[in-house]
This record gives sequence, C-alpha cells and structure tokens, in this order.
Amino acid sequence: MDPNCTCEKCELKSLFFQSVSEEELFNVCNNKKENEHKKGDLIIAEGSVIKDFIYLKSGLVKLYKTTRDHEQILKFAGPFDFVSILNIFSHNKHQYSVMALEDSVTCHVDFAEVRNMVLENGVFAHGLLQKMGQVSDSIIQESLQIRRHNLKGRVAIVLLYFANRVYEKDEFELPLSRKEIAEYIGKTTENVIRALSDFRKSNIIKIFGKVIEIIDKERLERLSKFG
Amino acid sequence: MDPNCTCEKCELKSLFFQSVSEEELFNVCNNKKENEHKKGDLIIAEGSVIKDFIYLKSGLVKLYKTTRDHEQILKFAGPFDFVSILNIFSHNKHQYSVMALEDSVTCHVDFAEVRNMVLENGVFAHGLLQKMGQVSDSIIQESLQIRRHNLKGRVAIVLLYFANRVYEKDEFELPLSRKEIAEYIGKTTENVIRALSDFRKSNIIKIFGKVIEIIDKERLERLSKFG
DNA sequence: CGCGGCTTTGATGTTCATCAAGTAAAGTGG
DNA sequence: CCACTTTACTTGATGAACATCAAAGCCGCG
Repeated sequence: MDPNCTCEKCELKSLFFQSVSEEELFNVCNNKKENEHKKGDLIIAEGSVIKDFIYLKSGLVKLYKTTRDHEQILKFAGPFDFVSILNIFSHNKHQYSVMALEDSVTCHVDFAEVRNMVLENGVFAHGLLQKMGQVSDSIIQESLQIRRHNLKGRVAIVLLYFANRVYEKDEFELPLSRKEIAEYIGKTTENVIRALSDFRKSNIIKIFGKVIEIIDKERLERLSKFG
Repeated sequence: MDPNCTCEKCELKSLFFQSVSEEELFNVCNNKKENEHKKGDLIIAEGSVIKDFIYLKSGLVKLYKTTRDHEQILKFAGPFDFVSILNIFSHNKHQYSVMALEDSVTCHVDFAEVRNMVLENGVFAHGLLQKMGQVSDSIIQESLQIRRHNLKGRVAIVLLYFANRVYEKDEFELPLSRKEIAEYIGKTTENVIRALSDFRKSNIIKIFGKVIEIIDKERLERLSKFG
C-alpha cells in the first residue's frame, strides 16, 4: 500500500469496508482527486456531464435546481454524503447543481472505475444501493415534511435541522442567507424574515445577523411539529 | 426451462436481460408470487416489514404517506415501475403505502434472492442502481415541478400527466378522486374542484363525473407551464 | 331507502406574495 | 482605504391566493 495514500483513513472506506480489495482501493486511491472549494463555489453545475463519483469529505453544500426565475434547494449535505449518487447511474448529466455553503473538500473518483467495481464487486454494489436508498429517502421525506407545515413551522424545521443535525449546538451561525432558507422551504424571503422576527419577538430565538441562538427550544419544536 | 414459467415473457426480464443466467431466472420464476389487487386494495402498508421485491406488472397504483390527519401522495406508478425499490436496500420496513388505483397485478420475488443476485451479479446490480436513480429522480423532479406552480398550474399538470403519460388519450376516466388530486398537489379538495370547474367554464375541459375530456390542450399546457 | 362519503358552490377569514422603501452589510475599483 | 455600487436584510401596506366553514345535491352501497 502506498504510504502517501490517505484513503485508508477516509470515511469513504467504511462504505468499501469488507468489500474492496487492497488492490482496488490502491487503484482508487491513486486515481482519485481531491478538490477544495471556498464558501460560495460552484462544485457541480446542473447540466454538466457526469465524469466522477463525488463524495463530500468535509464542509457543507446545497443541492439545488435552477428554473427560469429562481432556485429551489433540494437538500443540504454534509460529510459522508454522496453528492452525485442519485444521478450517476441513470443520467449522463447532472440534474442538480451543488454549491459550497462552507469551505468544503470533495473527493472525486472516476466514474468508470466505480462502475467497474459495481460490476465486479457485489458487496460494493449492495453498499451503493443502500446509500442511494438513504439519500433519496431523506430528500423525499424532508420534502413531504416541509410541505405539511406552514411558514413558521417550516422555518422552525430549518433552525432545528441546523441546531440538531449539523452543528449540534443551540447557538450557531446560519450558513444560509434568508433567501436560501426561502428557496428551501418554498416561501418568500420577506416572509422567512418575518417568521424569524416573530420568533425573536416571542423570545424563542435571538438573532445576531447570521448567528442564531435558540432560547426556547421546546416551543420551537412544538412549532416544527404543529405549525 | 420450466414451460409453466412465464418470466421469460415478463417485462421484468428486460432489467435482467444479459445479466441473469437461465438458472437464476428459473429460480426466481419458481419462487415468485403473483398477486391480483382490486381497485382500492392496499398493496403495501407503510411500516410493514419488507419481505419481497415488488414489481407492478399491470395496473396503476399510488405511493403515499399517512400523517396524523391526512395523506400525501408521492407518486403514481404504472407497469414497469418497481414500487418498493427505493426502500428495499436501506430500510427493513416500508416507508410508504401503496394502493391500487385500478385493478393491478404485482409480482413478488423474495428479497433475499434479489440481494443474492446483487451480490453475485454485477450487471444485475448495475441495472438496479440505474432503475433506482430513475425512480428517485422522477419523484424529486415532479415534486419540484409541482411546487413551482399555483393551484391551476398544478391541476393542469395532473390532467396532462394522465392524458399524455398514462392513457395517451385526451378523453379518459380519472382514476383518482378530487381528494386524491388534492393530496398529490398539496392543496385542498375544494380548490381542486374549483380549478376543474374553472377549466370547464373556460372551455378547456369537459367534465362528466370522473371522465375528463381535454378540449383546449394548448391552453392547458400553457397553464401547466406558467400557472 | 337511508347513510356516509364524494362532489360542488358560496361566503368568509387567514396566510402569504407582492410592492415599496429604507437600512445595513459586503464587495469593487480608484 | 474610502467612496461607490451592489446585494442582503428588514418592516409596512395591500391585495391575491387559498384554507376553512357551511350547506346542499349526488352517488353507491349495505
């Protein structure tokens, strides 16, 4: 094993574990590319040709789709997420764009190599099927959840998502603009701001620009369930 | 090959084609079960344990999720659709219910057998990855499309979907109640009815109970794009 | 034949989008 | 580094879209 290869330590390996031989891993490792992206960088452009299997090593990104006049955000993805997994076997072009919300590092493995591994390694293929099911299910379930709620409920869901799932703290800096929250929950920017102001006036949260502090989490959770 | 086995002629075979050996197909064929379902029958209950890989041979079904007070329809599926594919590798329980909207026939293959084929047959696994990507993408894209439109636009999309994609005729019997349309597009039953009445008054469609005749398809298409 | 669910229409109120206008923050070029 | 421009944020006012409530007719089914 090449001592310069860091794939041994990569989280990606957990997906490959028990399935990819040393030889295969070595091959992947020597042909992979790691890219660094600054906050705001476009990582994948919708409509571009799929060449690589792309994995997010660190950071935070948004998956979104651009239509005539505005953008719709599908999902936020963090480490361990296979950003391109949904389309890679069924389309030759990316169906969604991916942009870095925080400085991020992606790992790119040539798609042909991944396909070969699928064809030759059933355990690996099975792992991909599992992962793909998880990703698609999370998008679908979140979308249905959002749809069931009104403005305040939707904003509450977003705040709790970042507090609980991303930062695991009740005070955090929102990696999103108000506009991006709106694009995720399907409401207007103004009304997202109004909901946040409302939460502030009701002493549910404190707002310092992009920094949010959740004061009354119980109430926010009630809103996220019944609002 | 068992002469009683009809799998040779099954559309499922196209997925397996070039990949499943005669022996494997014979095995699948002898262990498969075919079920007939009347319109309105529950085929899969959300939360039930996944035992089979389920394929819709004929008919029409809805995939939906039940929440405290109402249902949300995810997708309508017809022949060639793998109704359980999204969850089968990532969950042990069904995440969505499936109900027959028309008399339908499903084919059930034991999941353990499908998994074995994935593990041992890379081409088969690759085919599943492709299919799964298509299914998840269709749900996501449709959901985003619906979200971009107002009431009338959404109803127009549904009518055109059944006219163009399901029945391939401009006069057809809606397999859905008004309530189900509402559950799919995320509006109330009353407003779905109002949109339909509006289309009728504007001479875009004719309504005979469940039977819809599209008179002015161009206008309906404009609504489905810009409404 | 009567009950319950589906359909339809109308009236009313709520939620939210849009428009407008101003402030704050962040990027840009001299 | 500062003036300048642009983009993000915020609040208010208004109207449109839509949910809710109510009532009545229709249909299928036990």
